[in-house]
Amino acid sequence: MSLHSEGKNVTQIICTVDVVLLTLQPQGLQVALLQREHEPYRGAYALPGGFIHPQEDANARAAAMRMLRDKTGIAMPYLEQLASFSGIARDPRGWSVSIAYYALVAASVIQAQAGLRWADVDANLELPFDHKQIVDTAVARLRSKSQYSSLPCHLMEEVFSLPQLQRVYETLLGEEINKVSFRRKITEMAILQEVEGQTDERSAHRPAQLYRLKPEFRQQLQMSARGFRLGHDGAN
Amino acid sequence: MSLHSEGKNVTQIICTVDVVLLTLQPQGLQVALLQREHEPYRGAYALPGGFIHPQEDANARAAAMRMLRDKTGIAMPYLEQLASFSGIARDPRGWSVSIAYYALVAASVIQAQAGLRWADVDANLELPFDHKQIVDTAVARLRSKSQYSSLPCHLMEEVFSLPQLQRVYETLLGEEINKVSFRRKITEMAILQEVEGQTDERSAHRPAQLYRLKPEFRQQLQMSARGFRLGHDGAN
DNA sequence: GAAATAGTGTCTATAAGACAGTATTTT
DNA sequence: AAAATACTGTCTTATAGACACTATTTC
Repeated sequence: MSLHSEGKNVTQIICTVDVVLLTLQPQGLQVALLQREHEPYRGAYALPGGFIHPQEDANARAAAMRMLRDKTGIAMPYLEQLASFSGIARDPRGWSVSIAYYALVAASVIQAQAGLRWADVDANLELPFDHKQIVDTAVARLRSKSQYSSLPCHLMEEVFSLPQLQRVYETLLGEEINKVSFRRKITEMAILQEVEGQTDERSAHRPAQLYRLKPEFRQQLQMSARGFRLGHDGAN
Repeated sequence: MSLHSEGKNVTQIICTVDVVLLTLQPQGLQVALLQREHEPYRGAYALPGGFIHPQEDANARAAAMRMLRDKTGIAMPYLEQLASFSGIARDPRGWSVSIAYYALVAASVIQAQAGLRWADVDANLELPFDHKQIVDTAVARLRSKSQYSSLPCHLMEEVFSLPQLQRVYETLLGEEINKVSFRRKITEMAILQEVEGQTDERSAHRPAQLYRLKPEFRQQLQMSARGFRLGHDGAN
């Protein structure tokens, strides 16, 4: 049972990275799916992902960034490790590990591309491998972290208003938030800086102050002392 | 750039599982370290872990359970995936992935064993690979989840009192908790069931009611609506 | 000025914490 | 009874939410 004898007996393990790329559209939270070019499940839509390239990728995060860049053209998303999914059952080619990441981008970042489609995460998706489970895990993580952190800010455009941000939180949490409390908490978190200018929509009402995420929070999250949530449900 | 041509060019990736096994002793939170029997770092103390055995392990979680069982004799711990650590830099043998888990056990479960030692997690540990980072990540996760979940219950003995449980929470959070609030929250979470009997310590004061975790919470956590924490620090 | 949404001041409701009381044990 | 800790009742304080008011825009 020495390491060397083990090394020789070991069946090759398939090492992949998959990315759950999410964005928020008016109709709801959307996940990016790519049409597979190769077997297995050739032609089916699945998560952007692929083999780790040891010569090219310094680590799994770099591999995830590479796949996002090469397959969707997105270069600077909010990206965080989700979990790893592994075992003999998930890939017909054999025992495999997928280190899954989730990425958040503003709706404006996405652009039409052959073989890329966006699906509603609440639709009854039929995805190859265990990608449905990976998507569900990512969505649960996003919704859970929306209860107490600045994570939803990464779904916003570069510049946005507090009412827009509140609507994003409300969509993710599935419930309305008290306006005064919401603004108190955002202020306490001290994650935003005011921006001059106006929203481009010219509408018959007072325009909202615009903000951007402070640069130091572009990859790091801020936690709210007591969260945004109303309900008493557990999560994560 | 077909999958098949990639498959042939791929350098072997080392797939391992490491377990951060934690228990709470009077002197603080302790992590289990095993003396390595093989190179690299032979003789050094490191996290229990090893190669995934595709023929033996249905998935990485099963591999973690196997390693705990075989290397420490612990069969039924609370076990949860922590994160994966990967890259070219972490193992001198080459590009590697470690799917890390953390496990919690009661202090009574641990028993002396050759090559196994317990180290204080707050000591300045020098560990091989990136095991220090893995331990730190696990401890941060445990402390973070202690702010709002039933996770610390898994460090308790089978039967315990509320004052004992409160002391565990206080140790993990590093601050005192209001007794009335603590008991209110534990009651709200509805995770405990009363147990007949007394603590074995015969002392000159009223004995505490004993409880055990309800069976349905042996692997699943319960979240507290608003958490136990006092401070406003973020975490995780 | 009407309509619409942004933003704020303030009172109310709820949850957390302080504190002191009662309860139960051993010596 | 004294001492020690378990447990609980209740008042105070802190936080969240409701609601109404002011502010700013276009038509």
